[in-house]
Amino acid sequence: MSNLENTQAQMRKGVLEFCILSIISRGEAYPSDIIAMMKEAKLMVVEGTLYPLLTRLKNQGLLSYSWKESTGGPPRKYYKLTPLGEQFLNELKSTWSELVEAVNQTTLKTSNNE
Amino acid sequence: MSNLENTQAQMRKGVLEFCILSIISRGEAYPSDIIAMMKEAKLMVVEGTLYPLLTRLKNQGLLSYSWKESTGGPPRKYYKLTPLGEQFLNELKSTWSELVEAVNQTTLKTSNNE
DNA sequence: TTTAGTACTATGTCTTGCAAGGTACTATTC
DNA sequence: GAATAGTACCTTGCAAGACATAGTACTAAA
Repeated sequence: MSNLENTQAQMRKGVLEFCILSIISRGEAYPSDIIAMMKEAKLMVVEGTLYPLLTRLKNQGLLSYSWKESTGGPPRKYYKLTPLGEQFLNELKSTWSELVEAVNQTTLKTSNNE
Repeated sequence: MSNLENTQAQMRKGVLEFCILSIISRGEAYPSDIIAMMKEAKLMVVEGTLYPLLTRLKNQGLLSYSWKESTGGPPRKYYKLTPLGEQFLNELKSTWSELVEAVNQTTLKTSNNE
């Protein structure tokens, strides 16, 4: 993996959890849904990343799930946010705004140090 | 460390390299300069993170440095971007714009999946 | 009863942020 | 000129997490 791809991947990682929580907040979703929506937003995520992440969020009490039958194939785990998860997501929204602000400050600011 | 703090830290990590390169692109800087400017932008970074990071970027050919005397205290390593580093930074700027776009797509989009 | 498709799970590796501890240089104070 | 304080740079070890890979289980069709 090149330096560039690596650094780009780092950036994506940082917002992964936030984006996944955001997607689930739009309505119950199961992993394949989430992968598809993330892909649509140009934020690739793979099974090996997503499943452990969902389990972690569930263990933190931010998500809950319920099994639902599917038409053909095994049943699916549909995830939704808990009240705690909603609150958590709101805080992340603020954090994201502040981060964008902070990054802009480092990138846009003209030189004033000499 | 709480879940929230942890996730917030994750977000910051993702843009660390980008911000540090941006700061250096504004003019030569040595580590304590960088720490101060990052702090000003609300992006805390500590020595144990910064030194290895700068060394890594230097080894990738994105940064170069020159020693300069200081008035009192040991000499300082002033870093600046190489031509390759400039190019790299430009690519990261695009990546950042696309990421902001992508995150907005997951957070702002209204539910359309039911 | 195979084969294919879908869905969930587990394991190992690699990168990287960060805490903690260390070295070296300069200036000041006694 | 020895001791102390301040500044700057460097290294080591640990922990978290993304991701590749491989595996299990359920359903439906051939």
